[in-house]
Amino acid sequence: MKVKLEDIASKTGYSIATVSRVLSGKAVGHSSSVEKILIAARELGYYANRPVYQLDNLPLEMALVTQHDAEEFYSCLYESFDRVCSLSNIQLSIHSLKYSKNIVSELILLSRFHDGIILMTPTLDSEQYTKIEKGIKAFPVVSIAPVDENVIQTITFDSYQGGRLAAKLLVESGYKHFGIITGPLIKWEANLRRNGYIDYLRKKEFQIEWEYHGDYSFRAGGKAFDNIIKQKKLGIFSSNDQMALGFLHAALENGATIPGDYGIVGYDNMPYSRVFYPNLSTVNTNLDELAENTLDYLVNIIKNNKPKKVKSSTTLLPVEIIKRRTHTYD
Amino acid sequence: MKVKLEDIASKTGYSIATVSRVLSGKAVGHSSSVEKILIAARELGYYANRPVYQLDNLPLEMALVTQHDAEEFYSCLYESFDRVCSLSNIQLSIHSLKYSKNIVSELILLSRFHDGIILMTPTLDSEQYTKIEKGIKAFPVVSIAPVDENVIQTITFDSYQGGRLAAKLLVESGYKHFGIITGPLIKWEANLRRNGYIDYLRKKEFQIEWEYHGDYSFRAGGKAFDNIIKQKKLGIFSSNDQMALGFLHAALENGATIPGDYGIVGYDNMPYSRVFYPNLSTVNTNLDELAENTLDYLVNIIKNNKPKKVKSSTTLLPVEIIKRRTHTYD
DNA sequence: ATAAATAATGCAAAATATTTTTAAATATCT
DNA sequence: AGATATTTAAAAATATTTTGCATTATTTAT
Repeated sequence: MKVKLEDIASKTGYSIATVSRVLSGKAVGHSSSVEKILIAARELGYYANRPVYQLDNLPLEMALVTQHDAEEFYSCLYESFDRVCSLSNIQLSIHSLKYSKNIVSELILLSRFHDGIILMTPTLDSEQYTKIEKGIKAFPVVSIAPVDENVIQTITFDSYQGGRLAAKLLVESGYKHFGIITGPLIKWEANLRRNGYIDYLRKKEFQIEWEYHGDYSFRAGGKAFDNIIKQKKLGIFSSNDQMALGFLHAALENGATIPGDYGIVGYDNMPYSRVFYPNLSTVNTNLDELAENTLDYLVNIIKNNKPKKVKSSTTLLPVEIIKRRTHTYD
Repeated sequence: MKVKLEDIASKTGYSIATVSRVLSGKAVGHSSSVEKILIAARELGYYANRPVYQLDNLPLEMALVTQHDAEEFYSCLYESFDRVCSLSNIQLSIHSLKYSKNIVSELILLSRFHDGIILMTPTLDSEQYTKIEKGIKAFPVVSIAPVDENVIQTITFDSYQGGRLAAKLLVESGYKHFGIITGPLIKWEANLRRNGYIDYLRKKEFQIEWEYHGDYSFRAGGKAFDNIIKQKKLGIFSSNDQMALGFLHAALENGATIPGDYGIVGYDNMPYSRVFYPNLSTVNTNLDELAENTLDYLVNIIKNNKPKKVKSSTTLLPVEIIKRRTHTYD
C-alpha cells in the first residue's frame, strides 16, 4: 500500500494540511510537530514526487551490499557496521548479491529505498562499477573493496601494504624461502595482497618458490598443505586467516610443526586466529575504523547535499602486523 | 521519488493505459507483456493503494530480522538463507534490531516493503511477540527462535532434544558428574537446551554439580574454565560451540586434558568446531533445512493468500549428535 | 496582567497528480 | 478476410496534495 499524507496524519494526530505544510517545508516556525511529522514520514516510508523537507537528526537508511559467504569475516564486518550505525542514527540493511543475475538493476532498486549504499563486492571489475555508476548517477555510494580503476569512491584497507608487512615479518624472522596462499584472484584485494608480498620480497632479493590459489575457505588451506613443497623451510603468507588456519590444521594433523617446518602469517585478524593453537600471526584490519570512515563519508555527502566528485579517489586505511606464534624461525 | 505508472510504462515501453490494466488484473489474455510489466513494477518498487495483481513467478522480498553478533553462527545462518532464497526466486535482506529502541515500529516499517518477515530475535518474550503480532496484523511472519508461549508461528530446532542428546552422550560415555555452560538465559533456546540436559540427567538420577552462565562468546567459555570445580571428572554441555571452544582453549592453555579431565559437548556444529583441536563433539542443526522450511511456510502463506492460522503452532526440526573427540571418558 | 503579535492548526475548496476507462487503431491468429 | 487480442491517446474519474481562511494557542511587549 502506498503511504499518503493521511497515514502520516493519523499516525501523528495532526491534520493532513499540517502534514503537507511540514513535508513541503512551509511550516513557519520550528515546533516539535515538524520533527514528529518528519520522523513519522520516514518511519512509514513516505515517498513524495518532490524532495521532502529534511531535518538534520532524521535517521538515514543505508544498504550494505555484499557477496555473502559463511565466513567469520562477514559476521565481524556486519557487527562493526551494525554497531557504528546504531551510534549515528543510521538504519542498516544487508543485501547479498552473491547470486544476483543483474547487479546493476538491483542496486538501482536499492537506491530508491535508501539514502546511501556501501558496496563490498570484491569480484566486480571496473567495467561493472562503471555500469553501476551510470545506473545510479548521483546517488551516494562508496566501495569498501578495492577496484582496479577508480570508478567509485573507495575506502578500503591497504591490502598492498598488508602483503608487504607480512613479507617483512617473515624476512625479519629469518626465512630464506617463501610461499603464498592467495585468495581468489578474481577479487582485487587478493591481487594487492599478493603483489605487496612479492614486491617486498623482490626488493630483498627473494622470490616466491611456492604458490597456491585458494578460495578463502578453511578447506583451501588444507589443500594448500597437501600441495606444499616439503624440502624447504618456507615462510608463507596466506591471503586470509581462514586459509592460514586450514593450513595450520592440516600441518598439525600431518605431524608438521609450526613454527619450525613452516612459518605462516594470515590476514584479517579474525577472532579465532587469536585462539587457534598455535596463535596465528596476522595482519590486523580495524573494521570499526572502516565502518566509521565509510559512514562519515556517506553522511557528509547526503547531509550537505554535495555533488559527488567527478574524479573518485581511494582512501587506504592502514593495517598493522600482529605478531603471535606462527611467524618465528625456530 | 514516488514510482508512478508512467515510470513502469517508460521502463517497459508500453503505454500508461496498458500498465494500468495489467496492474489491476484487467488484461484480457496472457501476453508476455503482463509478466514484463509486473516484473518491472516489482523492480521499481511500485506501491499502489490497492493490491496489485500478482503472478506466480514474481520474485518475493523477505526480511530476515536478527540481533546480530560477531559470531560464526550468523555468517552460517545468513549463508543458508541467502543460498536457499536464490534457488526460490526470493530477494533477501538482513536487518539487525540488536540496538533498536522500538522493535515493533521497525517491523511495521519492514512489513511495508517486504512480502514476509523471518524473525530471529531470541531475547524477545511472548509479551513483545504479542505486540508485534498486533502491530503487523495479518502480515506473514515466522520466528526461527523459540518463544515461551506460542504467539507467532515458529519453526525452530528442537533445543530441548539437543540438550537431552548431549546429556545422553555424556552419560553413555561414562561420566558420573555433570556441569553446564548455559547461554544467556534471556534467550529462550538457552533455557530449553539447559532443561533438556537437566531433565535427561535427572531421569538417569544424576544432577548438575556445576553451572556457569555465559553469553555465547568465546571469552565466556574461558571464564567458565576459570570457574570450574577441579576436583571431579565432569561431563560438560555448552549451550553453543563458541563457548565450548573457549573452554577447551582455556583448559589446554592451563594444562588440563580434554577428554580426560573433562568431557565437553557443544551445540550448533559450526565449521570451526570440526577443526579445532581436539575436534568438538556437538549437536548439529541443519540450517539449510531450517531455511527451506521457513521460506516454504512463508511462500505458501503469501502465494495462496491464506489467512494465518488463529492458533500459531511450533514446528521443531530434529537435531543430531555429532560424536567427535571431546565427549569420551578416557 | 493584558493587549498585540506571531505561530500553529484544521476545515474545506482548489489545484495537481495519478489512474482508469472509453473508443479507435493496430497486430495477430485462423 | 474476419475474428479476436493487444495497444494507445485522450477523456473521465479518482486520489492526493496544497492553499486560503478562520480559529486557537503561544509568545512578546508594555
